[in-house]
Amino acid sequence: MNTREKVLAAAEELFAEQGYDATSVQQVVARAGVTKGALYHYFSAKEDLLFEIYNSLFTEQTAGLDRIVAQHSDPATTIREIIDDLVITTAARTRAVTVFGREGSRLDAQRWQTLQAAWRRYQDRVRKVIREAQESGEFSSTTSPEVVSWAIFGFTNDIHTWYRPDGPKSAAVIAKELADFVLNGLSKKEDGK
Amino acid sequence: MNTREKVLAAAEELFAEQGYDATSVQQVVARAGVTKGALYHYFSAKEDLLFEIYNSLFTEQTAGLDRIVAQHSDPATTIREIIDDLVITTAARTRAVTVFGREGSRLDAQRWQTLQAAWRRYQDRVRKVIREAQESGEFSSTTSPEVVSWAIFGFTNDIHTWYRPDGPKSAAVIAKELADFVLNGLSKKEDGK
DNA sequence: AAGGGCATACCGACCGGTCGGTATTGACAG
DNA sequence: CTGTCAATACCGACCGGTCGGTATGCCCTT
Repeated sequence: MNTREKVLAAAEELFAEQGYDATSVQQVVARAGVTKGALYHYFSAKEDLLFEIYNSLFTEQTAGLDRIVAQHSDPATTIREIIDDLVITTAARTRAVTVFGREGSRLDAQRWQTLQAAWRRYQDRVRKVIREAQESGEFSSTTSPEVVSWAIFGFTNDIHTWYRPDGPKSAAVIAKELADFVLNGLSKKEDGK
Repeated sequence: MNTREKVLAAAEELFAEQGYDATSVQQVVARAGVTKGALYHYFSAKEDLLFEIYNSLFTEQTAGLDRIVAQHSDPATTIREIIDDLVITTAARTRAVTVFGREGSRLDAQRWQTLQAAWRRYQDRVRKVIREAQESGEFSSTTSPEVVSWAIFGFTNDIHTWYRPDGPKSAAVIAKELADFVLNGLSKKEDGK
């Protein structure tokens, strides 16, 4: 682990524990075992740490969505794979999600808006998949794609508050349960009641 | 609006806009139109503001749950009413939810743990309702009460990021859509497929 | 005259960021 | 193989400024 990586890891831990503002650059360098000079050799501002921490996760998740959509599977499979990927990658990086969810808005306006826009695009793509599934006639249209997607994203955005890697359920199992629930929620009733 | 209320309102606005740490006590008193002396006359620390802001909402929501459970309605009705109440009260106080979700953990250990415990108790009561619904045989047990509840709470915890009072859908409509979705997700399929 | 309800001036701690300097490395000339 | 030199990586004392909180005292109501 080189200096840059040590700094980033220490920053992610401390930001998650105490918050961005409440963490001083001194604390970061102390935990990383480097000096302030070293930190400012690699980063031009404290804010850069915040950006780097989240950007890596978001890039990964976007790539996952690209991969899944490119397969052109049937709607149910696609939705299942999206939920799987989201839950698993989020559970693997809970600290980054904690930090960004809490303090993402403290980035400078430019970066914040860029990330916000990218995230909105991600959401829109998921909603499009849901809408197309409903329009195919195979699924119920009772619930709007917006509300369904908010249930999914709300779930994943909150994972960091309750998921523990050593808990009784693995991320994969949780993902399957959520996918079952969402697909059942979208399904039509056979008796049309 | 008396001094105390003006301070609390200003603090809620500023904390939601900029974050707790990033907001100085000076800014709070400036927006409230009072002085620092006045603020410290009513509150003994900045942290008290954070606590007061969230505590009022949480107390209200707990009272709502008490009321609903006391009615002993059938499971579907109870679940629907819980979701209704949660969505509507949360939508009405989005700023408080923003602030607390982001910075609740900055309270001193005592208060934080108290609120955390109270919130966990709230969640457990909701899960109990779901479990009883499943055990009655009327609903599917495919998805665990935990995952269902996390979908609900994830949804409500995230409302503040997208809900706008002047948006196309009222909180009541959103609540109905979510309740429909959750109840459908919990339902059994008639063909047993 | 007493005390609640403030106003104002101020304090010590701490913060993000800077800057002059040093240690280490590696390419290249002789 | 060795000496030179520049680039990279890092050090840590320091600075201007801000922050949460306090001390003191005035006013105005009762």
